[in-house]
Amino acid sequence: MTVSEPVPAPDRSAEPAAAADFALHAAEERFIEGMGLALEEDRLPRIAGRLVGLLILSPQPLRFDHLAERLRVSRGSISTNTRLLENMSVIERVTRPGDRRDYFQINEQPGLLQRVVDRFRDRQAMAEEMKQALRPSADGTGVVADRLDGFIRFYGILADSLRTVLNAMESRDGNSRPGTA
Amino acid sequence: MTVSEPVPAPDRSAEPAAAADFALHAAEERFIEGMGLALEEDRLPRIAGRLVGLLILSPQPLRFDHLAERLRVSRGSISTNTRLLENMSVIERVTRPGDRRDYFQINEQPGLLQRVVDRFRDRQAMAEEMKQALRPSADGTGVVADRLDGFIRFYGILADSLRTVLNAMESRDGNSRPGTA
DNA sequence: CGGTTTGTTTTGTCAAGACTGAACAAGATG
DNA sequence: CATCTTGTTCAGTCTTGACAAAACAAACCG
Repeated sequence: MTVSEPVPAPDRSAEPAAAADFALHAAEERFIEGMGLALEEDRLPRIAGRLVGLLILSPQPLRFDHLAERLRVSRGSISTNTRLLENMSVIERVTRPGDRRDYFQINEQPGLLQRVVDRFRDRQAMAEEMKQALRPSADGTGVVADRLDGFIRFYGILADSLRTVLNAMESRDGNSRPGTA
Repeated sequence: MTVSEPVPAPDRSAEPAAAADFALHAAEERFIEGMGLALEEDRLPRIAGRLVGLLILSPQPLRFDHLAERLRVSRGSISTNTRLLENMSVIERVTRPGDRRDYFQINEQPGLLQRVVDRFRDRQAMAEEMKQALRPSADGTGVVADRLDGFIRFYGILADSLRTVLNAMESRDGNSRPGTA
């Protein structure tokens, strides 16, 4: 699926929109929608995905109501989905002194990825348990045991390399969080 | 979620069920249901997952109607889902001379896993595209570029190590398919 | 206090997809 | 040919979950 023409926007006439920004804007839209689809594959609501996409592309934290406008969804949906992502620590809610409103930014920490690791580990555990139970009866099940071993090995290696990358990223941007220079 | 008591089975009184088999059977059930849930997370029908689970645990190919009985689902569902898995080359349909019926077995080839790799590559591509579009406007977007880089790197490494494991497994059981000894 | 602003929760609608059961097609077989 | 057998496809039902809109809560402000 690709990103098609947006529904006629309620109103956004007065904007800079320098001719060069045009392509950029299209790309942003595509990215945001793409993230919507991508996270949807991970069993998250599409809006949550779009939220993540939008926040990835934003250098500054974005205001709650800005999110609703920009994504053209109800405040309710923003509330629900920001909270969801917050709990998964994919995004972070930030506040400012003397400002009653909530802002959001993506969390540079693992977040999204941890989720994947966990899923892999779960499957590995499942296969492991099955392998155990298989042990006692040693009749015609050599092949089955092999298969399960393959499974276990696969998910194990996978989860390991995942964690490695995670760690690398974590330590990398643990120090550098520069203000754009 | 865990596997709870099965709905009262239509009939399965006369079975060996040596006291030791008991635990095994429970474990099998758990594994099969677990696979159902797991593949469901990957956007496949639950029945497809159960099918995969069942076939992983079976040393011999299983008959079409056996699948329907064992899983207690309609033949229609078996038909649909076996075909689905067949197209993804997760399972294989095998036939026997002089036997009109269809048998199925899991395919030791990648299959299921290839799917994961593809998904990662897609996401990587998405981020890559966004990074390109970002280039022209170099105003306040240093942070964003960094984030996208992180993304790209992450999925890249991930897909690579995945492919590595896949290749390893593929070459490993390409030769050895012993008959249980 | 009454009225804003800001975010949350709830209620209702809608759409997507899984699954069943029945109708169906295509061979076999008497 | 009538009738099984075996598998496929189709129509209908049911469940799930996303979403919007409205009701709500809690600060804040005058």
